[in-house]
Amino acid sequence: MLSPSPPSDAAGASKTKTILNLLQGCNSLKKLHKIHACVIIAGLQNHRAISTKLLNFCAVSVSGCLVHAQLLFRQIHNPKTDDWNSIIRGFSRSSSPLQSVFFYNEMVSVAAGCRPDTYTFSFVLRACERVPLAESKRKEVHGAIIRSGYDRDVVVCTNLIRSYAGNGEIETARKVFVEMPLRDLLSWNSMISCYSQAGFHHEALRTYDLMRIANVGLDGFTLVGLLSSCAHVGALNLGVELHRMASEKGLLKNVYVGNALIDMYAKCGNLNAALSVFDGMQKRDIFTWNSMVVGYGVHGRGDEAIEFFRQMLLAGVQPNSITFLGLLSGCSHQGLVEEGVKYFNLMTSNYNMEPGIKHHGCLVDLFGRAGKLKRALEVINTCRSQKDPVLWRTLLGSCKIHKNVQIGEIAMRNLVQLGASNAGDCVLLATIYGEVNNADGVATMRKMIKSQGIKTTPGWSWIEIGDQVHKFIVDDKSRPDTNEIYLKLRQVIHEVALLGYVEEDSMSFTSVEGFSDQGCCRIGSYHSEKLAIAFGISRTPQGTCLRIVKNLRVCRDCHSFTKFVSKAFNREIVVRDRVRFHHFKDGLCSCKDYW
DNA sequence: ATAGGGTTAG
Repeated sequence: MLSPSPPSDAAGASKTKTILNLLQGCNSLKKLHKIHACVIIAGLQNHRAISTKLLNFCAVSVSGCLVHAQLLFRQIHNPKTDDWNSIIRGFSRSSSPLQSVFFYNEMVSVAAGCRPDTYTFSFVLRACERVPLAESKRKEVHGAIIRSGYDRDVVVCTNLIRSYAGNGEIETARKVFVEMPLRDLLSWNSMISCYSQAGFHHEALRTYDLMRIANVGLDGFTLVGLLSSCAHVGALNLGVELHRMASEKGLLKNVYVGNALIDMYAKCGNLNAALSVFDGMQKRDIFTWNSMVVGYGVHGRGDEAIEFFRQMLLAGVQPNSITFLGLLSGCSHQGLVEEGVKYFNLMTSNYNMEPGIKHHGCLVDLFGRAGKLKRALEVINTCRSQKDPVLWRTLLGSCKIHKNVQIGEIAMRNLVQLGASNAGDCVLLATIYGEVNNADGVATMRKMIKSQGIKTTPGWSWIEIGDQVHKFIVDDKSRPDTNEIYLKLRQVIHEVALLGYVEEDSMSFTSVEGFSDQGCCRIGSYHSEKLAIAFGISRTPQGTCLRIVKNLRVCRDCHSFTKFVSKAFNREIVVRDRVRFHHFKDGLCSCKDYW
């Protein structure tokens, strides 16, 4: 099909030039409509450069319009790669990315005389990233990329990495990364942030080691991904090093970097450093404030979390649901019951926010921790998400703190009814029974555990020594220096025993084989944090603070052990468990034995 | 002419 040829006289050429200039300076849809009208009046709608430019503007510009773009596209006879790219790109970031994939399909199957280029692939990959269940399409596009030789293109590969990683195929993403012939700063950054976002924090940090060897430098994006991973694994030493580099490179005024630093310091247990970064920030956004509120909250410093909340409002920043989670957890850990209730109610009354399941969980915890178990029960019974096992489990935990058999049994019954009871719940209730010397109850729980089969979350702890993070599991024997660590641990136990530490045996009823969930132990077994502490003491100079991250809650025996160690060895020990921080010093813990 | 990247909770 032949398109009518554009006017070729001098007047026509001048009109064409004028319209192209107008398009160049076009910055709104309204102006675009005017220009489009001029194009039609001048009979230039089939002029190649003009129609391509018009289409591109409509499809890609912020003030464009995809419906309009689609109409323009359909008017183009025999569209070229540029035109396809515009329409594929436009839809790839729209609310209907699937359209983008459809246009790509059409392009490769029916379009004559033009082929996808590196841009086309980048756009369609972006679209695939946002279309659910697009795995096979992504694979197909990947195949086409390889066949056309564009698997050597650094941008296309970076898009592939993001597209795979964003849909859980982190291993394939890694493979693309490793096999691409050239990696620039952006590809390294993408790989690191993909790992970090997917929860592969050690891999993220390891990638940074390789990045240093590759000598590509780093920027704010690198730092943000790495700091987030440092925060998750508690790698404070590396975090401090990254802080130093940020300041050297003048990146501290970057609000993303500042926010990531605050979060890293707070999650590594160093609130003073978090505060000093906060104070030095020129610009603060919702992330900045939330990081402070949540940071103080999880450390059990509710009144300071509240103070940050007040300052945040004064600074004119609107709180969001995360802000309230921080406030509520702070109130809960500090026993500020009425304040907590006040902020919970404030969500709906002042901010028109519907409290989510997590907020209800905080409220249950707030009452339960404070011993107001009936009110906690009421919360669950009156909230719409009473089918959620997490709420009942929270209540059961509170019953353990307050040795309340009656409500503990109610919580357990509900967990069983929901088909959600697990070994950890049985241990919690068994502990309560054990503490009130109810042997029958303990026996029942033991039977239940046996009949259900035990599914436990294996416990692990991380400790950072120098620039390395070391991981330990229960009774870990996997390391080459295992003998040395166990020897040290026995020495440490001996020393703290002299100060009065007694290994807890009140939990002997949990001596079911394989039992380790929720920190309840087999007799003669060593929890991961004990191993990590012994390792830390043997590998760091006198007086160095030990920082440990644990995936489960600290058990009572380990909690008591750590208190004694902090005194006997004159060490500050910061343990971040699944729920909160414990700062051990001089034989005492910041949680006041209340967790 | 048109491309690829970031933080909080869970």
